Amino acid sequence: MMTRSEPQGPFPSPDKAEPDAAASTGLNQGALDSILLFTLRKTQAVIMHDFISRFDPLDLRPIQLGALLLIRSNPGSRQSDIAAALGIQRPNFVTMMDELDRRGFTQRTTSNNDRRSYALGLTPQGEALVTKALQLLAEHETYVSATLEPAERRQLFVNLHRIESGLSSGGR
Amino acid sequence: MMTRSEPQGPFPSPDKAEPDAAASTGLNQGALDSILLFTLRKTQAVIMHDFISRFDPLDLRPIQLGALLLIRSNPGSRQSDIAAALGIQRPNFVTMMDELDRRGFTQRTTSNNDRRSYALGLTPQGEALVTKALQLLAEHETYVSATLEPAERRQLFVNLHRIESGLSSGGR
DNA sequence: TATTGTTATACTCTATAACTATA
DNA sequence: TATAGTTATAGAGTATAACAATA
Repeated sequence: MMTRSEPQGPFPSPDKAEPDAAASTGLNQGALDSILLFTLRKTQAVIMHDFISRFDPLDLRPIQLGALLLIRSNPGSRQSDIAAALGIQRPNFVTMMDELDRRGFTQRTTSNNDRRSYALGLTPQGEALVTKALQLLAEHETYVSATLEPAERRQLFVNLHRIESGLSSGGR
Repeated sequence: MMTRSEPQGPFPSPDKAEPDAAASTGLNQGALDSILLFTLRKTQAVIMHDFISRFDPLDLRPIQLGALLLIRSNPGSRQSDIAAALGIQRPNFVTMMDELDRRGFTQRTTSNNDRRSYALGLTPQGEALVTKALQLLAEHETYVSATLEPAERRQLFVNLHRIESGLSSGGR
């Protein structure tokens, strides 16, 4: 095994001039595919595409499912905390919560301790939706990782999380 | 070595309830970090942040550098081809080319074969900019991969490219 | 007919300032 | 004074339809 045409790039030399002739356009894309940001971007795009079409029946976008899962794992959290964990701005999360509320998946209970904030939670309908979503999600994850061995997939997560925690802690 | 608290997720079971208590918010983010799309999203965000700040002196956004690198590797290409390789729509690439042209980095030569299309190329100033950019890019790539061994970084690229080519070919 | 570049446009995503009510 | 939620708004990014020139 381990016999593919894998672009790898020496390391800090993101350049190449071989007639890679990849893609459908007949273009040499080699200039980009040893750059991490662009590789992540393209990979994310194809994964997103599968996600969107797979969750279309539930009318759930990725970020919405993210919110529901975080609320379920952290009942009673405040909007600010969920927004921060999702990596979006608080004002933008308000709109999202408005919709999730309107559709009956979440509820904002006024907190007793701090009456400025809400304690977020899932409604029974929200729980039911997440149950369905988790099934779709499992199928999605299996599908997008189909070309990876389980150990390779685990290694991928380890490497991605390592990059992320390495950069978000030490601020250059 | 290999002793970290690495979230890995069994596989198609992206669920967990341990008191992970990660991040600065004290929130259990475990619900998301075994989902590939969200992990890619967060990793991409921190890498993008470094990229943006590092290329600020050149006033170059990632997609613009991507265009310059593709044009350099594929001189004479048409706008449609570069746009497709970048994964953006042709109409949106027109605006981008307008700016790169205006700033003197690229030129659109009317093609002889097909007078509908342009043959794209870098100007000397464009070449000079790319030369500077490649230095910054090398520093950027080294910085964001600092937590990875060279072999781990290569493996990361292999896995990402494998996912992407696996999904973009077989259309579910 | 089909394709290249283009314009116009709309929709989403993202980011910031400023307000209110609480603390 | 500071913080949680909110409103308004502006800027990217992204997507589609339709047109003129050319094939």
